[in-house]
Amino acid sequence: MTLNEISESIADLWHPLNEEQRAMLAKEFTIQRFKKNEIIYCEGDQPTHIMCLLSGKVKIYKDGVGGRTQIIRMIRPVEYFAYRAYFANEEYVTAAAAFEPSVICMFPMKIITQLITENNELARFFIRQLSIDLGIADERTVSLTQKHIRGRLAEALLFLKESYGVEEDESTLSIYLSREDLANLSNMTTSNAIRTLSNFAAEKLITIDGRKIKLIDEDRLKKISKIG
Amino acid sequence: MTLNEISESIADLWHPLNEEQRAMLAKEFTIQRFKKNEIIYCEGDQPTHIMCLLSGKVKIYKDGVGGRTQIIRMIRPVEYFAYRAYFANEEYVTAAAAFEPSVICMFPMKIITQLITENNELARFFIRQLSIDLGIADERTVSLTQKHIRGRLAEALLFLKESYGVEEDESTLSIYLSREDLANLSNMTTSNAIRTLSNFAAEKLITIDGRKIKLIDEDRLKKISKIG
DNA sequence: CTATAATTATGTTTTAGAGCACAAAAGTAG
DNA sequence: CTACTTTTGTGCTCTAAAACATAATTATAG
Repeated sequence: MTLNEISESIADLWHPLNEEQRAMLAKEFTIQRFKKNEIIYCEGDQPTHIMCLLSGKVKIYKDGVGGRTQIIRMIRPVEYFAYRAYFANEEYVTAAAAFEPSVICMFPMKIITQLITENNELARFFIRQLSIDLGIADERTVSLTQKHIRGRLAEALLFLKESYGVEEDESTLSIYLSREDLANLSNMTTSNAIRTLSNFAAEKLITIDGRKIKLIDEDRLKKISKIG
Repeated sequence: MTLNEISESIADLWHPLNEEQRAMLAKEFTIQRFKKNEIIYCEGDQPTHIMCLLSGKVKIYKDGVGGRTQIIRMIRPVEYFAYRAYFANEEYVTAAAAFEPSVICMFPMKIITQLITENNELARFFIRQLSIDLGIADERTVSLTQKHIRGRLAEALLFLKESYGVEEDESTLSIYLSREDLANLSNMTTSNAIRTLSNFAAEKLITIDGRKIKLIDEDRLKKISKIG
């Protein structure tokens, strides 16, 4: 795979650049494949590359006290990630792992920072992206701390539809998560995720078939998410 | 007050600029004073200005479900705030209010974005700042959701010392918060903040005299914060 | 100075959600 | 196919923290 072949995919990064800058980037990228559940980077690692998810699904998470894990955000194609720590001059404070087989394009942050210095549009791309993510983080903090279990799970289900879409039937979530991941996403224990999911099914808000989740009554889910 | 007189204070913004750019900024700034507890901006407002806290103390907060409020972050002199939403092309998702009488310098975001386009160092300042804040937000999400009350309160107390420092005695926190604000900062009810604070005092970790809080055994507070 | 409101303090009750135990089902490996 | 591990499902118990009640204290306003 050449960078030209994927230039459509990495448009946010690629588009602002001039010929010379593109050539520079083209020399330095690598493509890496990750298996299901494979770890991409760990908390404490030194960041060196910005990553662009070309295909697959990736979770950014953080292990907290008492063995509990919180999924901080999720990445879909074609999104950039893993660059924050480098910009902040820190080690990674989160870890990343692939939910499913994923293909990731990596560019050395050294090159990226150089390109940012030369290219203002690129700088503005990162300012915008970081600003959006910070807003999401702020919203999420309040949701996770204040909403009740049902509200948090409803929010997570709606978020998954929003982020990864649905299958041809227009209602089955395209992402198949374990109950544990669903719990880690919505800040609850696995048993509560299982229980609440069953309740939702009993209330005909969703149907469940193993890891396949179909959203039936989205309006009511939205209401549950909203009132917390 | 002229912008030249405060140029030391607003160094992060001021320093990267050339003469022409400084002149441009100098024409457009305003200074505003806020009383104790006065609201600076509200959730849903349209952002128009970046703000720089010259003196005082400011809280960024968010009202969630059921009348509960979460303090998202706190601003000390000389920090910039209120710019994220503009960069993300959103309305404010948070609100801001002054803890104590505060002086704030405001620059139109229109000018700032123009300066960013012209001046790469300024762009990099915002990239760095947003990256740092996003990291803090990620850490905070996990602390607030996973740590127990004691851990969260200990963390908040240590954070207040870190951020606003102590008085001449080297141990009294320089910021005097109501129990309610302390609760909103550490995601608990006011009565639990009061109770836990009393417990800490009984355990000789701190002493309390009204709103004056003295950290006595910081090591143990750190341990409590760490283990959650 | 007095009246009223807001804040702080403490005790008691209630409950949401964690924790644990165990069984059934579904994957996975040999 | 069989053995073993992981995941899912359900019931029960327990506890951290919210919710409520009521004083006592401290601000604030008139």
